[in-house]
Amino acid sequence: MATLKDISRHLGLSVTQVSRALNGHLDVNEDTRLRVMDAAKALNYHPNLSARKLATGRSGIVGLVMPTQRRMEGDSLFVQMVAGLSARFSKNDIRFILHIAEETDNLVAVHQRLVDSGSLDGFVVVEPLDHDPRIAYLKKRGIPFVLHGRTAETPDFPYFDIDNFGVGYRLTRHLIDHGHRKIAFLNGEKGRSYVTARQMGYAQALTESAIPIEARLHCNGPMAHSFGLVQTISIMQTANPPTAFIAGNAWIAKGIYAGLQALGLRIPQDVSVVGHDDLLPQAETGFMSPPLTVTESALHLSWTPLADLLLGALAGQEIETLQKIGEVIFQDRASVGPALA
Amino acid sequence: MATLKDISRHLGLSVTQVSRALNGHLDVNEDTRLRVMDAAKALNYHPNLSARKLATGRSGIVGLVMPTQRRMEGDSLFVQMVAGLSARFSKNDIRFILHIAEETDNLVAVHQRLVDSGSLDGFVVVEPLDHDPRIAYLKKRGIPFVLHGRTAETPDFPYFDIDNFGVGYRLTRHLIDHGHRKIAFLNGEKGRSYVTARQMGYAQALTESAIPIEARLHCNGPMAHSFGLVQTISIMQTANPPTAFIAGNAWIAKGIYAGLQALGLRIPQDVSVVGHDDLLPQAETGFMSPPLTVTESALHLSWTPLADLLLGALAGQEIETLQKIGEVIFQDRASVGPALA
DNA sequence: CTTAACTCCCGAAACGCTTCGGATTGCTTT
DNA sequence: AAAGCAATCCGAAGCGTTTCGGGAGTTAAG
Repeated sequence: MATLKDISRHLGLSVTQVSRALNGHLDVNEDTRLRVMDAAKALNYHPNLSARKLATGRSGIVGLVMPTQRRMEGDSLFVQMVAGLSARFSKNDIRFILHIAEETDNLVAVHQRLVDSGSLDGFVVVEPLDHDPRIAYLKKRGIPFVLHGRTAETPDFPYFDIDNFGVGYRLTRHLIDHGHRKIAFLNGEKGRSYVTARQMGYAQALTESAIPIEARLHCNGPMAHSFGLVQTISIMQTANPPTAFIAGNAWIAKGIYAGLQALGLRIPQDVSVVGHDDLLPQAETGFMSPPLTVTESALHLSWTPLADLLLGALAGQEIETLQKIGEVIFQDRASVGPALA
Repeated sequence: MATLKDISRHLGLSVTQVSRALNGHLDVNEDTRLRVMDAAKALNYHPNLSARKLATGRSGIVGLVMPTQRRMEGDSLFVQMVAGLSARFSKNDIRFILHIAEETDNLVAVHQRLVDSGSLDGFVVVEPLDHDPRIAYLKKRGIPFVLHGRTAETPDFPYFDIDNFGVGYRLTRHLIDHGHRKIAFLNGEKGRSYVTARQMGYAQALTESAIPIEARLHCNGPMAHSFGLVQTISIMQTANPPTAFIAGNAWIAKGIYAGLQALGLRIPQDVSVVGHDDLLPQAETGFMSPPLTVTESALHLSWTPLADLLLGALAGQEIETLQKIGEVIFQDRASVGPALA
């Protein structure tokens, strides 16, 4: 492989000047810069990232570490996320690597190893928990990162999120406005910060209307069709069944639809349903029957801002400019009716 | 971060000796080795991979580059593969990175950039094509890699594969033995080397029994339920429909089952079906009705050997020891009957 | 007692890059 | 004519690691 030295020899310049030319410094003649560029191309020069890292302390690589887990439906979502992030970073000549951690691994330790060995400049961290140790660690070490979501703590770091409290609140409010008082919420995995935030919005709306919060009506579980189906059936067969459901996402909503259908219940005549729609591929809530009333926010539009925010953090921009909230809109469709007596 | 120099100062040793102690060289006193080890742990020392790469030329990182593409069903398979490879490599202190290439990217160029920038020592390459330019490139540059599959050319490089010719041959032979002469083959994507190999096995079996090969009976397409369904229906409605089907994998087989059912045809009374089963999760061919007769080979068992072979290649082992064939067994079940007149 | 062979250790160079602190040239100011 | 300045350039040091070629000191062989 061609090195700076090769180019310098070939051109009768110093290594220093070649380096500066290539990196766009201003104390190099426009003419020689061109010659250097040409030579670099001709000799098929590519900077050695390890050497650069050693000299500058920056590797030009950012990463994402994911725990392995069986998810199935979530997998294609995951692949899209990785693809989206990767595409954005590579546009900025930053390499993006995905590290799959084994389930037994301590996630913090994995990040630590990655940083200590000097391989990574920054991280994208996704699916934050309520009190996430990864965030605590990265903050303590002063390592740049961007979070997809927010934690319960006041965020003093870059993040991209949507108003999940608002999602829970609006969905619940909408049902209350239609007269529902027994509202079940099939939420996501317990501990995830967006799940908690939605639950709080739900609780707030209920409290505002002086509706007692019943623990049995709020369930945590995987964002999957099967969870929606099973919970719907089991909860509808209790003594005092709900008159409405809130679904954490489109898959759960479909499970709820399937469950209600199996029980011979009609939507919205017998039971109302609303949910949050991430606009996942192959899960159009508008084509469900009846079309689902949802809060809507395109998950696939978050990868680009997420990458940009990390890039900004690496460039040392102000924290305040690195915190973004994605838009959520309310789609009133046909899955909500008045509550039965 | 602690460096070798820190340890050496702390212990009154030379950097050289510390390095040698840590790397298990033999000209270092057992006692001092222990002291070095302890100090390293105490100071939380982690070797800087960039520096090591610069000195040794090896980065300790291998990679896999995947083109983005919509696959959906294939996604969870993909995630499993990445997880499997990653787990194996990290056991050997080799980092594994996944690079997602944009569709517009030239795959060879991506590999090239990765090597030229000195970031990767070797590659896993999957889904080889009949004449794969990636392989040509890596061979030319002498870069270690391992292939999942084989190309048409005589392989003089490490690979892990199954006997795909045999898969095509045995499945076809089995149907012929039951009197079938018009056998449709819903194979995978055209150009993939395993697809081609299976097609050749199919052709060979037909030729041996003096059965003419009809192009209309062999279809290429994605390994998906929808492909099986659509092709089955369309091919069964032609003038001279087949009496038996071969499915490229379990998803296609399920599509075939669905198609035949929709047409009111019974398996195996009216039409026989066989297929290849990769033992994908959630696609148990033994629980289909009727249970599908298959050649069977666990795809999930290939990630470990694949990783091991690349590790071997990096360690400079002989090519001959780095070529492995996975086992395929024949499961005779209930989806094949005699051909109708 | 000399020589050889071990055992354990170290200095220095090298990998490819960036960057600090000058050095050189030719012009413009006073 | 001396001093100042801008425009270009370069040498050398340093990032953290490995490794080559030796160099003591100790022990065994002659």
